[in-house]
This record gives sequence, C-alpha cells and structure tokens, in this order.
Amino acid sequence: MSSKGKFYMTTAIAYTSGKPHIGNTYEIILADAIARYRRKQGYDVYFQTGTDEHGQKIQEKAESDGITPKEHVDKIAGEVKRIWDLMDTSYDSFVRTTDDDHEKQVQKIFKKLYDKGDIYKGAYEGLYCTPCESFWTQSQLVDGKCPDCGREVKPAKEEAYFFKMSKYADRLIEHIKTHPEFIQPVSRKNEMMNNFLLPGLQDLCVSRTSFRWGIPVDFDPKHVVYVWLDALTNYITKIGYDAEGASSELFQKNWPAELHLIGKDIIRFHTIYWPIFLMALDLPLPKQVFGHPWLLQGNGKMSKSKGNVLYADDLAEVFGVDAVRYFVLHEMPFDNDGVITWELMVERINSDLANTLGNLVNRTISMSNKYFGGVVKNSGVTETVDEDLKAIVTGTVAKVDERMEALRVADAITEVFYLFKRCNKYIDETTPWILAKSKETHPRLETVLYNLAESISIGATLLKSFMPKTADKILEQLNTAEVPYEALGSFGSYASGTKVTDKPEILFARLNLEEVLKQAEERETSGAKEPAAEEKEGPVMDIEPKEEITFDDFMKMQFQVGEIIECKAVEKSKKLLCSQVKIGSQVKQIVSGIRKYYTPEEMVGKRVMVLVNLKPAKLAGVLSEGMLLCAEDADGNLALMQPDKEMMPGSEIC
RNA sequence: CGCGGGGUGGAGCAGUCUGGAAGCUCGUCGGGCUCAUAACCCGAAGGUCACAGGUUCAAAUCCUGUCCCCGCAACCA
Repeated sequence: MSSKGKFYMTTAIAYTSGKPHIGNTYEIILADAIARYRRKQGYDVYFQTGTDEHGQKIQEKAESDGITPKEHVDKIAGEVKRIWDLMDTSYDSFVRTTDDDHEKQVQKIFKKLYDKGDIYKGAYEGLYCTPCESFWTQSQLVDGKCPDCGREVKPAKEEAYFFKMSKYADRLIEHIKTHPEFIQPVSRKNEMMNNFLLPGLQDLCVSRTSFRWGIPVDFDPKHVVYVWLDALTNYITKIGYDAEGASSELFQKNWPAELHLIGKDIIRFHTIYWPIFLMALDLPLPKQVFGHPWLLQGNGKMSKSKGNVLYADDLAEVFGVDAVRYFVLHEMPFDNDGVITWELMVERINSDLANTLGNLVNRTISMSNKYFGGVVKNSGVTETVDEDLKAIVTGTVAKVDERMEALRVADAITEVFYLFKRCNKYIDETTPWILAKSKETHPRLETVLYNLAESISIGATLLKSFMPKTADKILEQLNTAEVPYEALGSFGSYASGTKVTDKPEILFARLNLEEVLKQAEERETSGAKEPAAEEKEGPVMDIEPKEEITFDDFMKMQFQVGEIIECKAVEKSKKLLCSQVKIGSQVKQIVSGIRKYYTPEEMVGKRVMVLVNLKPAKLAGVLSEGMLLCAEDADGNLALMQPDKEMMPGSEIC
C-alpha cells in the first residue's frame, strides 16, 4: 500500500463510571469511520481509544458497590471494550489510565513540569468554616461570618499543586489565530477565545489530597494527580512518550496527532490545557481537535428511572450493528446535536437501508440470475443514458474525500447513498425487463447489468468505512473484491463474465414500527423486574432495586408529621422552596426542589411527612434541616406525602 | 442579570461565519412501472425562515429588543 503518510487519531477516553450509552458509543463509531476511510485512502493510520479510570467519583462508586476501585474499573473497561468491539471499531490501541506504563509516565511528566517550574505547590486559600467544610472569600461573608451557618470563620488553606497556565497563554492565542483549522467546528473557536483565553487564564489545580484513587505524585505521595494531567496525557504516554527522552519509535513516528476527536463538552480541555501542557513539554501540538455534537434522546433526556437510556448493544440486537452505525453516522449533523429514537431508527432503516440500498442489490442480482444465469458480462453496448450514471458513480469518491476531509461524515455517507439512488433511477431509465423480451436487445441488457454491478461495487467499497459488514456482504454477493482506491474514480474494475450469487440474501428487511416499539418496551421493562402485573392495564413503573436494609437501619430514620407554617421561594433558584415546618414544639427550615409543582401559598397549612433527623445542609446558600417526602413518577412529577387523616404536627410516622 | 445550544413546510435537519431567487431526507397526495424487500421512477401540495424594530438596492443570514424550548452548572437532602 502506497502510504500518503501517517495519521494518528484518538477519541476521548471513556470515563468508567458506568456502562457507555449510545451517545458515548457514537464517538468511537465516528472515529472508526474516519480511521477506516483514511486507511482506504492510503494513510498509515494509528487509531487509539481507551478508558479514563481515576477520580473521586469512581472511588465512591466502588465503595458503594462494596468492591475495590480497581475491580470496578476492570469491569467497566471490559464493558467498554466489549461494546467497541461489538460495533466493529478498528482501533489499534486501547489505553487504560490505570496501565502501568501510563501511570509511570504521568509521574515523570509531573516531575518534569515541577522541576521546570511550571507546576508549583500552592494552596487554596480562603476563610474556612469548619462545620460547613467550606471556603469563603471576604466578599461572600455576611457580617464577617459564615453566610450559611453564621458561625465564625478562620483563615485556612489546603495544599495543592498548580500549573502555570498563564505562562503559555500568549503562545496559544497566537497558535489558534494562525491555525484556523485547529479547533473544529470553528464556532467553538470563538467560544474558547472569548470565554477563557482573552479574559486571562487561571492557573489549573493539578493535584488533590481529598481522595486516593489516582496516580500518586511520587515525590509528594499525599497528593494524587488530578484528572486532566492524567487523562489528556494518554495520547502520548500510550504510544511511548518518555519524559526523560527515551521515547519510542512509535511515538517518534506518530506524534503530533492529526486528529483528536472529542465531545463538545471537553473542547476547553483539549484546546487550552492540553496544548499548554504540550508546550511545557516542548512537544508539537496536535493538528486538529474536533468537538463533535451529542446524540440525544428525542423524548427528554436519558435517565435510568425512566428506563429510556439507549445502549448500543441493545440497538444492535434489534437492528444489527451496521444499521446502528449507519444511523448515528448519518443522523448526526456537523455542529448541532442529533436525535435518536426507536421511531427514527425504523424510518431511516426502512427508507435508506431496505428500500434504497438493499432492494437495489437484490433486484440487480435477481435480474442477472433471471436473464443470464447470474453471469455479468460487459458487451459494450452503450447508450447516452449510461454517461450520467458513470459520471455520478465515478465522481462520488472525490465528493466523499472532500466531505471526509472536512469531517462532514454524515454528508459523506449521504454522497454514497446518492450513488445508490442514481442506480435505482438507471434501472428505470433502461427498463431491463423490456430489453429482456427480445434476443436482439440482450447485449444491451448485459451492458446495463454490468454497469449496475460495477456501480454497486464502487458504492459498496465506499460504504465500507461506514458499514463494513454490509459492504462485504454486497461484494460477496457480486462475487468481487473491494475496488482499489485509485480505481474508484473510473469505470471498469468489475471483471466481465463474473457469476454473481444465485441466492441473493436480503441485506435489510423492512421493519414494522409497532413490532419494534413492542420489542423496545420489553427491553425497557425487563432487567428490573418480571412483568408480573401483565394483565393490568396502563403503564407500570419500576425503579432500580436498592440494597436490603435491616430494621435497625430503618429505625435510624425519624419521620414525623410537620405543618408548613410559612413558605417562600428561594431566590437565585428555579426549583427550590424554603418552608418553615412546625414539628411538635420546634420549627425547622426545610428546602425542597418542588417549586415546579407547588406555589409557596398553597404549601402553607399542609401537613406533610418529614424526615427530621437528616444532617442539615445548605442548598443555594440556604440551610435545610430535613426533608419533605414526595412521591415521584417516571416523568419526575412530584406529590407531597400527607397523612390520610388530620394528625397533630409532630406525630411520629412509623 | 450563571454558561451554552436552539426556534426554517406534518417530522428530522442544512443554509446564518463570507447578505443576493427558501434547500435536503422522511411523510402525504397524484401518476408511471413490475426486475425487486407493497419496493423503484416521475410529478404535486405544503413554509409571513419564533416575534418586533433597524441597517441595506437586497436580510433566514448583519444590528437591537422580546417571547418560547432544551442541555449543563449551581441547589432537586
């Protein structure tokens, strides 16, 4: 393969807090399509993905599951890999931030930057309220005291390491200005410049002492390296960067990366912090960072209690891997969020995959079998209608190139389908079934079918980056191989006299929307509980079962009836109401997120169920000393729990 | 005045940076065809480009203001 040069690309590494949903999976599929296409073009591609496995959240999640953090991340990383593999993604390297080589390098990098003076030991400084465990600035204080609890505060500081961002800011601004292609889409560029770079960069905290699940700072072990210096550096550590100068050949060859593919939410880290880290390490910057949009659920945001989170493996089971790949690649606009629902999937699959593509392949092969025993021969009897077909088909590769170059993957795949649509039209124009009627027009018919076979094999070859399995199936049915990249722009690769399969397989069956929705529903309800309430009319709501508790656990909670004697909205908040609740002889202040469902006026006088002995906390700066209990349905609607009969405020609930 | 995204025919989107005849896919309706997966091909209907001002020969596009949706964050104890 003649190489056009190396192409190193990465995805963001997936955070291992839970199983990745279809939105996370979108990124790897997008990356895979780009990687495959670059390979086809003749680039020497190195494609890296992986998992981000440190941090407080993971430590806490593992603790609550009663396992070690390592056990937790092993499980999730395995799950991530399984889904990536299931989706047929062709990554060359899978990095885990708990890998030894990564951890060692991060420590070395940290040390190097420290020695250089770019990382310094500092502290969060401020006025500390011990009971509230919070830092305050002078301006936040109320009468010189803690704005939450009104108690004394005292000066305090917490040790941390910081990175001197400002040192490199000017260089970065200059780089962004002179490299307009660096941040994609460009609309994000201004966002970064205006919001972060031009106002001045804050130094970044790069270590923590408040949790342990991270890479220890080797010369100061009570600190662990905090997220970004750990996560971002995966792009260089895994390919063999060595902070002490002994970098691997792989690194020498591949760095700088041609493309970092990431979600739009982490653009800031990749276009500001990461370049600055690299500058500090005297390494060249990546050529391009593309912050792709998100894939969203149509009916509100994904949430587990609604049971409407979509996972790639579920979708693949219902629709097939390539259908899911097609959908996410095709439905995602370049810089707006895309939508995925079961309905939209069915619509797309039926119209594009079954009707346009599947049916085209099927009818072409059927005709070859019917008229010529499956032998596709070029008799050279051309007509002017052929010219337009050929022009479209041979011109497609250039268009796809252009789209892919601009990272417009959805548009690229549309170009390929335009080719298939043109083929369908060609069949109508040439009416093979009429040509079949007379022996004299058989040579023309042969040419028509040959042109179709050739066009379809070019189309299938171009399709391969997006739908690898489907492309192979088509080529197999046509009994031919992928068309070489160089030959995609011309006609005639398909060998005359080839015999196609005599039993064409349906590539994509048309789907019935109602049946699919039924399956979807079954999936959503299964897993939690058996549908025992089957005969009951109406929807059922299940929530995730919690751990069993003992009676003692239960008895720890003190529930009482409280009467709301005063209630007002919390300023600065859209959701919160602050109530004064009379419970026996005492009055507690309780803040609740129920403003959407109750007005302050209608709250007053209600007798409600209160969890009394909950540790006080502040919400929106307002102290809350308990909790009003509510029922919540699948849509998040809330209803206060009230006693069935008039009960004295203070009555115990047990 | 927390940050950000969005409001374009029934649905999902492009077009907005760099003003210059409102476009794509699906759906609907009508026609054609029968090789094929009730598929394919052709045609039609359907939009005051959220609203109100302004700049301009010309505004979906630029400016100002307003309304409405949606993420994220803060704060749903």
